[in-house]
Amino acid sequence: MPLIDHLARLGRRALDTVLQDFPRPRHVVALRLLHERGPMPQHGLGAALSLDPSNVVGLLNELEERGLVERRRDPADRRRHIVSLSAAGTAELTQTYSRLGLAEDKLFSALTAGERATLHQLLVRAVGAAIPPYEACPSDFPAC
Amino acid sequence: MPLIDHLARLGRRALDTVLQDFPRPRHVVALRLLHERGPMPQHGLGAALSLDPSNVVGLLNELEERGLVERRRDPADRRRHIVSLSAAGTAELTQTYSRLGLAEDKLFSALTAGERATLHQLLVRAVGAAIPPYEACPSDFPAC
DNA sequence: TATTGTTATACTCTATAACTATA
DNA sequence: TATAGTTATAGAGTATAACAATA
Repeated sequence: MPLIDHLARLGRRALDTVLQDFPRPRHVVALRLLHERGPMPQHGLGAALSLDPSNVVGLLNELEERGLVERRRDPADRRRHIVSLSAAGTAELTQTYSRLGLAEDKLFSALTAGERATLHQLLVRAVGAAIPPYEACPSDFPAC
Repeated sequence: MPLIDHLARLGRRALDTVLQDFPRPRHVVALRLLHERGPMPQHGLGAALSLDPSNVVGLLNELEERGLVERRRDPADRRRHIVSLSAAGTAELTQTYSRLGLAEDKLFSALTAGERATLHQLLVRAVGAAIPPYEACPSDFPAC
């Protein structure tokens, strides 16, 4: 666990050399999650990111300003905002990932392509299971 | 890379439920590095942790107050502080790791024991290679 | 009364710049 | 002049508490 913390720090520092002011790493993390899991309410996003609801607001503001995500009131529960990735958000995500390639190559220079694939797969499964299950998905957003 | 960032965040939150005010995750990361690499000057530690030298000062102060690390002037270059793990530091590290066990089990609940071992090994190699090589080790600290 | 999202605020973590001492 | 460590300070990131709207 300290190992992951350490590697994440090294990775973020490497990202700073590739990414400018936007997107920040947390933006990419959020976009990636929305891309993998589909639309979800804000509190679901916060739980999945282990991010305080008050911080989710600012994070989504920054993404929504740029048209990368959309917030819509859930008609079934008008307290909720359903957050979904826009087409521009998907494009931004893929473009960012392509830029990330260089930094990732340096960070994982010790691993073969096959080992990186194994690592990636293990991480996907770990994250997927560590994220709290999300229920109570509104009927018109089956992708949740 | 966003995946690692995400997992690291989940891990830190999980750690907060296990660790009290001390040690913080970065303390554990630093102790682990010193344990694996042996004594090194502060700037080497900062480079390996991708941490600014000014932050290294405070981090080491907190560790030194508790007797977990020692700072000694390098006789070969009196500007340098050689940082080494104390016996208490090693004990603290192992004790902390044992406490981490519970949180780690939850975080990696989706992985088998063998998969966790594979993941750990891949992470160790990735971190080891991503850390800048450290040269100019003083002769009386061969463990560098 | 409980929950979702929001705002305001404080606290932690990290980065930048200037300083001291050694080289 | 350059480097190692330190200090002071500012900025980014995150958490806590109180509030409005809805259930």
